[in-house]
Amino acid sequence: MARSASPQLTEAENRIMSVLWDRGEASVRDVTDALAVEHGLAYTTVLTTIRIMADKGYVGFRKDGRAHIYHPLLSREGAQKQALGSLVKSLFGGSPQRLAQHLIQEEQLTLDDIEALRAELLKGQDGEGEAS
Amino acid sequence: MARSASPQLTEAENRIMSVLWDRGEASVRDVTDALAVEHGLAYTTVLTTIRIMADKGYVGFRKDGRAHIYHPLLSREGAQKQALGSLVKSLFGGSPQRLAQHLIQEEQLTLDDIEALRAELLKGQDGEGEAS
DNA sequence: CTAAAGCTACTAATTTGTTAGTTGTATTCC
DNA sequence: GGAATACAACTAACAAATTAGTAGCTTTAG
Repeated sequence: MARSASPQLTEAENRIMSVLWDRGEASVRDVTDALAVEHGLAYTTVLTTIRIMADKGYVGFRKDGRAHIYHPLLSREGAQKQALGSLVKSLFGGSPQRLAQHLIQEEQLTLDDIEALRAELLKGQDGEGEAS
Repeated sequence: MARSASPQLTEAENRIMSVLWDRGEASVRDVTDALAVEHGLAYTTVLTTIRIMADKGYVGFRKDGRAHIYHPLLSREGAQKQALGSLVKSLFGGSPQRLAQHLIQEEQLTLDDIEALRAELLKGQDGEGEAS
């Protein structure tokens, strides 16, 4: 027996999705060029990966002449939620609070950041709690 | 060319590390039994995985009679930091603030949580900024 | 002392991910 | 219309992860 498929975006998939999220849609050529700076992958490599992603339902495409123009079917927010959820589950005992605490202890969030988040949360509550 | 080794803890590795983190140290039998409830893996499966982890330097062991008693060489905090860092980098544009914002939008952090974190941060600052 | 039990080491099979080459087809340029 | 170009499809190859079986050694129980 071997492992079963993971629902997580892989590293290579993530790179490609990021381009699609930024641009809305892109051809294989576009993606290859966009990733060339940091990674320098072959056109066929990107093509293969993106076709697998289409099989998985992560991306869709439309035909534009001979080229396929791909677009994300999974939102950035959805991917963030998915990845964050599984991280919280596996490493933080399912507690988002513990994750936030960790961020602060690592000094990646300052008091100012917290104040800003708090202010925004308060502002958001005013408009929603009373209306509707 | 194929992919190169990932520095990330894998799912199976995570499961085993969690047991070691909880107990401090454990034999293969201990780990197998601890994971039996949720996963039901064979003894040899756990053994193989943990030996690979020893090769990677994630765990060490001492001999106790015929058995090896394993202990973590990577701290839970270190693994959390590593995983969180790469997640922030790949999905949140390197911004921990954006991650925190996401947590709040997903309603996984409440105003009370934020207040608590803020209070703790303020308390911590009092004892550190002035002394030393 | 012999047999059973338990442990590690070695081996193996399968899946997934990652990278990239070759082939075939269609379009465009002259 | 023929050659060059560009694209997708198919194929390949290998590393890594995951699961588990077999063999061999050591210790302990009768």
